[in-house]
Amino acid sequence: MPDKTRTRILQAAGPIFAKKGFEASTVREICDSADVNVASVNYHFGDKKRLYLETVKHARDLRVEQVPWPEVPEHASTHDKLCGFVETMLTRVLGINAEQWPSQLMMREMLDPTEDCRSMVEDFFRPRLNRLQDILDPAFPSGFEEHRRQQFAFSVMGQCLFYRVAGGVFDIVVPKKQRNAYFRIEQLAAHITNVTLAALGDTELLLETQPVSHSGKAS
Amino acid sequence: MPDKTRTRILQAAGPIFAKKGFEASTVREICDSADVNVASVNYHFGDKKRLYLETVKHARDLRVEQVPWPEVPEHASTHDKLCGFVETMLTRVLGINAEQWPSQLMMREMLDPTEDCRSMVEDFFRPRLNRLQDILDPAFPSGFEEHRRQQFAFSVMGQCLFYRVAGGVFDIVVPKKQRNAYFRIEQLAAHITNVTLAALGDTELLLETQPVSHSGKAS
DNA sequence: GTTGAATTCAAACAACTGTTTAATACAGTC
DNA sequence: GACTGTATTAAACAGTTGTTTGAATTCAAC
Repeated sequence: MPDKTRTRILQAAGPIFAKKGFEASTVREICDSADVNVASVNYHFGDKKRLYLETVKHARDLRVEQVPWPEVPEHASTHDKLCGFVETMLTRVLGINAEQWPSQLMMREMLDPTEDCRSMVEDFFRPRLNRLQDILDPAFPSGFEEHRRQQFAFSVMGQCLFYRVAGGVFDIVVPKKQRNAYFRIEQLAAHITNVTLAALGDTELLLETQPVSHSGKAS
Repeated sequence: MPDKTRTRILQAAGPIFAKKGFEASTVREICDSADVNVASVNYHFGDKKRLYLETVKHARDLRVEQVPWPEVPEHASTHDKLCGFVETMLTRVLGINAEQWPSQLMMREMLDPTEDCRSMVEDFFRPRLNRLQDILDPAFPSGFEEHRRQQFAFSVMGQCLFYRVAGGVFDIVVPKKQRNAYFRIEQLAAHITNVTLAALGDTELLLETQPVSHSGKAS
């Protein structure tokens, strides 16, 4: 183990950066938590910024390996595929069966991306989005416009992300007892899946929904 | 005008806190931007924390007065009411026709609430949620369970919030030209409204969607 | 114009920030 | 043993942080 302290720092930095953000976290706090000398950060990572970057990378890698995609047969129904996707998404986002700092950190980056992390955030989300698009594809009427497909994908994502983004409000608005009874991941996944597919089922509605541009005027 | 500098500080603090968060913003930066002395913050607000609190309050007040609810007649259709709600919500969240720092700041507070702001965040969101519930109410089948109603409200909220939360990713994934053409607020509002109401129209689906509890086991 | 309180200001404060330094410890090789 | 490159350490670095000070200024009321 050539760099035990390096990984110790990385592991300590994760939760701290996730909880307090880049600026509010101090290298001393991280080093204390990792039980290493203050200078170690600069020795092993160059500077704080580069440590942060490595931590984000680490978070990205962790999240996918901790909660892999479900194994649904290729020929499964769109409903089952979508439900599996949403369930995985929710699990990752809410960090069940795994530490929740990775998704916390990525969410932070998503809200206001660090300049050097933009590409990382992109290749963090793009695959998910593509996978979702592939799942939804057979459910769209033929000739369905590209941007309408994207809107549906964003709707699914939005519904999933809500429970982390508004987690603070959510916890207040719906009391713990109800949360455990009615807002478990499988239940939310079923709800989101049904909302989405029900909307897609109503094809005739789909084809006339988009309002014509008001020619940009706000009047 | 007894405290011109006080309001100057408040106005300068808004965008800065919104953009960089509490810790990353410095009182010197704020005072420079407001063109006042460094000591002014402590004189007028006591300390940085209290300035931050006042700023969040200010943001909350600004956002509702800048983008008021639309005037839809009491007897309008659920569709029209919901569409108006979503449109207002999106406008506020994306900060069109108004500075976008207030919603940015509130969103930041939502993601990880400052201890002293929790109640503020709550009475910032609760009215919106109630209004949404009232709009959706007539669309629910009678006897529809409370938590199912909440799930639908959260679905609407989630879809609205997405475009701010994932704004960074969104901007990358869908190029500007397409955004201006196909992702304008009226269009997104129509989409979200239709997705939600389509799902609610399919009553028979509604009543059997909720999976039975696995008795809490994760197996 | 004088008084007296409210406000502004430059300067300083101690505490903390990320980073550097130079000395030390520890392996493995000759 | 001495030599080598890597890794760790305590101490110090210069710069910034939020906050305080005490004198200067403003300004309305008399």
